[in-house]
Amino acid sequence: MTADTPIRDILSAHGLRPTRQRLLAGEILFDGCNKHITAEVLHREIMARGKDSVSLATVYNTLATFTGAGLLRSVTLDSGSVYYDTNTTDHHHIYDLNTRELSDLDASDIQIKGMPVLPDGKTLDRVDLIFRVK
Amino acid sequence: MTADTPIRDILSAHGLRPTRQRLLAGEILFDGCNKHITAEVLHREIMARGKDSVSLATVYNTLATFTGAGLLRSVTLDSGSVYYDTNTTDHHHIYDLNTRELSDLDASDIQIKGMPVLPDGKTLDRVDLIFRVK
DNA sequence: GTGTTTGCAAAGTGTTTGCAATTTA
DNA sequence: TAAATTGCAAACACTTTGCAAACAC
Repeated sequence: MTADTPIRDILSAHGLRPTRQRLLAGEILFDGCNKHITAEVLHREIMARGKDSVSLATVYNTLATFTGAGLLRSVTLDSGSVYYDTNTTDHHHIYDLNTRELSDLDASDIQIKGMPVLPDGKTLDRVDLIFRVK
Repeated sequence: MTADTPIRDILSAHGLRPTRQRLLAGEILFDGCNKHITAEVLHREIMARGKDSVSLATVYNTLATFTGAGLLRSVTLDSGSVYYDTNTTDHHHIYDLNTRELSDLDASDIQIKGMPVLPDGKTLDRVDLIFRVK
């Protein structure tokens, strides 16, 4: 899945039907640039294109669907709203408390030494490392 | 400030007036055991004591005040609700996605190697490291 | 056709706020 | 008695949901 893979193909590769709404969202999300976006902002960007309208509820549902399919990764910060990260590879984040901007940090730059002993029968889902700056 | 420091003294040491509501909240929060508690749960525990009632809004305000004073540290997870951690020393967390239970991880057990280059003029507020298990 | 997805509006969840009454120093 | 704090209810921000209509296969 490279930067110029048609959205249609990305969707079908993940078993998702290429609805008008998902194609519009996909065009913005998977344009080759990593982004951290909230439902509100994605909705605004879709509307700003002026092509067609997509309801906010559908944007929420679409983001959840994409995340479930492994196309996005969600990051929750203090602010209350969820950010969706188009970079699903192993990496960390820097969060600016003042601007509320979230940026990627390559996983190879930072190493976590020592894994905790997980509770019995539990498996690691993922590790979140966030550097909060202000 | 040891485990059996009167709550009254903890409050005054941080410039906080010892109101009935803060004393009640403090008795539960600062009993010597580290805890991760939400506003709802703290409110329920205060009410369960049957001594006196404290409004939920005041519990929210009190938790925010305590956090501002450095008595608590807040941790936000996917669930949407904020956890308040009575352990304000440097440490990390394990979060169980199934039970929604948050536990401490001693900072000495895990080391983060390599600090990111912070954006110009920005200072590090804190580092959050959460191991998500399920 | 059949099951999936959408849009709307309504409900839900967790949190904050305005303001009068109360309490603390 | 002046300033801080509380409680209530209402407002708030973000998200999910129920259900009929529209759509994809």
